[in-house]
Amino acid sequence: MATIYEVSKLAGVSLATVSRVINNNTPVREATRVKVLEAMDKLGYHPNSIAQSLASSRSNSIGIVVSELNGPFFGTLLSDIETAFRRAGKHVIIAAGHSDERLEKESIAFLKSRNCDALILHVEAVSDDYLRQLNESGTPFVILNRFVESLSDRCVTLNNQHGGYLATQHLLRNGHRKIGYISGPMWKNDAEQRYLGHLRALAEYGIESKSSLFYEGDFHELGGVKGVAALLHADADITAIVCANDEMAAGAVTTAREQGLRLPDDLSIVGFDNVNFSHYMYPKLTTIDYPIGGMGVMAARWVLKHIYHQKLDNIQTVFEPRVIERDSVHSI
Amino acid sequence: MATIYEVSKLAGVSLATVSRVINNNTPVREATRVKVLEAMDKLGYHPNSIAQSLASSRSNSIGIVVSELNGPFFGTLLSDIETAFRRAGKHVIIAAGHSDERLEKESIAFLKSRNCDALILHVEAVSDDYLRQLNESGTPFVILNRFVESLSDRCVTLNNQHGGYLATQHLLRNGHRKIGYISGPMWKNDAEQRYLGHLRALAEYGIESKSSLFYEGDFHELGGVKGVAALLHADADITAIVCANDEMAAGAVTTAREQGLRLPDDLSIVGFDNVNFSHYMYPKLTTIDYPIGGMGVMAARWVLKHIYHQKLDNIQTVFEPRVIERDSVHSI
DNA sequence: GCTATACATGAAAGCGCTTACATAATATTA
DNA sequence: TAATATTATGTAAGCGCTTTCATGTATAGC
Repeated sequence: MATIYEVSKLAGVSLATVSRVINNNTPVREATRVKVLEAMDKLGYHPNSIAQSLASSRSNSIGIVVSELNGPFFGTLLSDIETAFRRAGKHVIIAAGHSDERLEKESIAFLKSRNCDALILHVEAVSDDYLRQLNESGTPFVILNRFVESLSDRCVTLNNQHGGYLATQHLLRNGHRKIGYISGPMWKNDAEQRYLGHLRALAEYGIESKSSLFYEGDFHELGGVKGVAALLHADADITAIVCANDEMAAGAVTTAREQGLRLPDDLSIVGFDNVNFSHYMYPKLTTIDYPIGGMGVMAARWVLKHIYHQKLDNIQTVFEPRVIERDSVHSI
Repeated sequence: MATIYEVSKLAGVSLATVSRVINNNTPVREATRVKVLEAMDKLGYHPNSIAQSLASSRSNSIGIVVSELNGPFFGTLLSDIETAFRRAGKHVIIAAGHSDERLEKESIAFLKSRNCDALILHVEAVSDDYLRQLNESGTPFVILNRFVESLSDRCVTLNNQHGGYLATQHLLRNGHRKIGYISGPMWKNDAEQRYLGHLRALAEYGIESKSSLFYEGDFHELGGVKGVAALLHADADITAIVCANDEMAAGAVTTAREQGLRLPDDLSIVGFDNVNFSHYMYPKLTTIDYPIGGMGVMAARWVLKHIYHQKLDNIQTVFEPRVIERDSVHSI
């Protein structure tokens, strides 16, 4: 691999000049620039990014922590973030936190040790205090899908409560009154918010919430499976269920059908997230759209703007969900 | 951030000694080691990985190229690869090739410029010759899901042909004789192989293939949608269809149902890949298991063994598919 | 007790860049 | 044309480590 030194020799200029044409940050006479570019070309020279990083204390890498690497939700997120950074010549280093406090901290430590210029965090298990502390520690970061007091300018969030509200409102508008709710783990902020939205919609229609209509699931298929079983067992004349995410909705659909119910005629279901498989389901799932890709891109823009000083504006921090009407809700 | 120099001063030893205890590659007297460790601890020292890389010409990073970052297939792959490397203190840099020759080459160039110690490539559009040439260029790599002559020791592949064979054989054994085939793009090696397997199974049962029973799709939902329409139009008494991947199967299922067919009674369908949403489908999809996660891990092990000289054995390069029986095949 | 051997540590060069700062070349003005 | 302002280029000091080679110290052998 050719080095900058060889280029400088071949072009008959100094190291510094070559560096200047590489970085294009200091004026260089056109004739000189051409000489250098030709030399680089002839030698097939590519700057060594490690050496660049060491000298400039910029790694041009951004660390991402997500809960899981697989799963439709994070796939979309990562894909859009990667595209945004790649375009800017940056690269991402990805780590999985698995919604576990120890693993999330470990992931963050790992990324910091890799000298990331910034982090984008989708973490669920670490405390707000930990994040505030992290903020003091030097490495800048953006938080996805979570609002932390005093770090609000670096939080890119979905209005989860409104999403929960919309899901239930949609059912209400379609005439349902006995509505079950399968929640995510209530210690997760988004799960709590979505449920709160559900309650608000109920309240607006003057319906009181009953504990027999609530089931706390796990955001995974199994939660939907168990949730439907429990809900139907407790109250057989439920006409609709809102599931706090699409994975649970998938489990719910399967189980409800196995129990002999026709969907959506006997039971309407609405999901949350609008992950890519939700329209492979039968019936196609009515759900709440979570613009996760757009939110990832916005996090990337925040980094590009604040860390790499690109002149970007329109940094949006709160995103709004909306109903995606498909076939899993029956009007009564 | 504390540097190695400060640690050495606090511990009262030289830089070199600190480096030795960090890397644990040269004997250091126990008492000295303890002193150094204590100093590191007191300063909250973490080695600067960039400087380590520059000095040792090892970046401890592995580049991965996959076709897409989203999608169930690659999610599983990436997740398992990341876990394997993370455990070894390495990190992965991920780029998407989008099955496009230019983008694939660009991704590879990008990763090489990032000084990756090795690459794991799931590329479809670049030629075998390009890969052979790349092999000369210095950066070692492993190829996933593709067999390249003369690079065979670095190819981790699925026996795609056998998979195609199994899919069709399964249908044949269940009494089907009129079997449609929705293929992936035939220029992709795996698509071709799967189809060859299909033909072999047919031949074993003395059935001749008819062009009206073949449709070349795109490996995406749309291919399944159009494929079913075309196949059913050309030959209404087809009783079963094999789809060369699960995404197309999802499209096929939806479309068949929209055309009024009952599944699996009127039409049996088998997929390929066994991606995670295949059992959210209705009916739950019978498919061919593609052990993609295991293959990713094996690629990681190859790198760990050959590049980082871990003593590992059992590097398996050819994986075997198997039938996952679920509910989308009807016996006649 | 003295030399030979193994083992532990230190000194210093260098990995390939960036970037103050100094200097040289050129343009501007009086 | 000389003095001054501008712009282009060079010099050299790091960035924080690893690693070779040299040196020093403890142990063994005689």
